Amino acid sequence: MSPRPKMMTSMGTLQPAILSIAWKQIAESGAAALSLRAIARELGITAPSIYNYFSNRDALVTALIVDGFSTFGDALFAATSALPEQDHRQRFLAIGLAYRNWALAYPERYQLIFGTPIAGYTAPIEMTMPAASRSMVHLVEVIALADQAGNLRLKDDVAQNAQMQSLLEAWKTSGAPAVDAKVLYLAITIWAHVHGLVSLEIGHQYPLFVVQTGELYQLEIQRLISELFI
Amino acid sequence: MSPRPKMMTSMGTLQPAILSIAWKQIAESGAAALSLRAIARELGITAPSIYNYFSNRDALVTALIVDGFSTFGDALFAATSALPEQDHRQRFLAIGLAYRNWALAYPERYQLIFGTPIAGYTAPIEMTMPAASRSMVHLVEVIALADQAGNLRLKDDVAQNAQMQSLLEAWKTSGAPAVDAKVLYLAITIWAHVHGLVSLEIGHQYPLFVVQTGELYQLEIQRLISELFI
DNA sequence: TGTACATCAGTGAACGCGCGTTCACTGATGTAC
DNA sequence: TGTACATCAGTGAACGCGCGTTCACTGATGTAC
Repeated sequence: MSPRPKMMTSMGTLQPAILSIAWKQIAESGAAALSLRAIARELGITAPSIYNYFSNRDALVTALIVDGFSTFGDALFAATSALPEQDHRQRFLAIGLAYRNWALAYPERYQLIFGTPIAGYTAPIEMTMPAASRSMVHLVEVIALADQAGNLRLKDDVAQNAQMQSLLEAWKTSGAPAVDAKVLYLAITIWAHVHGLVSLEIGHQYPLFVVQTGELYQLEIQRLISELFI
Repeated sequence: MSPRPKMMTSMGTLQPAILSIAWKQIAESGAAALSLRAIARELGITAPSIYNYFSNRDALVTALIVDGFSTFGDALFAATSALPEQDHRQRFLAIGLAYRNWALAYPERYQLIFGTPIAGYTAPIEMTMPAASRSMVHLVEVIALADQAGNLRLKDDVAQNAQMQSLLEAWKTSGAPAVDAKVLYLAITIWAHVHGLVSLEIGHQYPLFVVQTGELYQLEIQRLISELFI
């Protein structure tokens, strides 16, 4: 019961190195090909040694997912941190562009956290959910602030729908900060919209003649803004 | 040079059976786990026998992708075939709902053709492009018809953008039927929007509190319709 | 109608490969006295 | 300061596995004459 004093080892842990090489190999060969032996090889250690840091392959994948969500959330927060709180349009635009920029910079991470799940692996939601929520919470915040300032163009027919009410109930009981139902609804559908644009682009699934993907995206975000804000 | 008479074998070919078991196994274990040996096992033949029908694993994957696109395209066409050509809203709604229904009915096919690509495999576009184009062409047609009938709500600022002009040029040179630039733009962005909603749903990536996904989707399609049509 | 032949789908053995995971171990490092 | 001991990250051999692909083959079927 009494806590024993911890051993301090002067050698650094290999855990960050394992994660970083894992990201590198995922970028090269895709998430499904992730291999403990390949990571160990590139790290210059033997494969069983990895078991000192992760109890098995799934635990490594989970750590990668949490890491991915967390980096992604950081990028979205960073995008708005320097912007005035009252400029809702600019903050929304910044988040939108940061979303795509991050996905283009780290397509393999984006696909690991938002793409087709790895076969035979299911993420333990109690581990991934908190990190996953962060980015959504940020978008919700920006929209909620705009709503409080009276800057949102509201669609009453949508706001009074039964679906919206149940959304709101579920959100409240999940312990998240109180927010208007339409804000939640907007956040989710905007997120899905943006995810569609981005995932088609990084999956190279746009029709071949769509070449200026960056401008297409920016145009769509601008369109979202003029629909959304007064 | 002179064509030799073809041998007629009374035995049917195993090719459809191979594809159908492949789909079944992809549904169970994911596309990345697709294995010639596992297919042969379930079919009750030996693995090398599959090489009589597909020159290697990649050829089978390509055939699956083409098959997937083709079934998907069929479903979209079927959804509107019985609807009056003039009822653009109804036709649009039907395509939208059919899109999600197909994806929910065959999530593994949807993920194979639109999801994260299989590691180490790149589809030969000369084989997959024609099938992939069909569904897009159908959506373009519905929007183009509505446009010709003067039923589209136009955003002139969007229609005159430089991006739109280059889109149009590329589309024309690809040999597709002539169509207005804004029709193309709308088709692509609507597709991306819908893809985002659907892929989040079948990937189980909606936040936990989104429960009535069907109603959420229908609401979004309705919202698209009222934005799009006069 | 009967026989010799060509076709070709499916067989079974074998290949080399990389994988996750286990196990007993070693050897450097820090700790207790 | 010196010695005996505990810790524990990393080792190396081994396991059983399923995979894609090759190869020479066999045996049923249809064809030519």
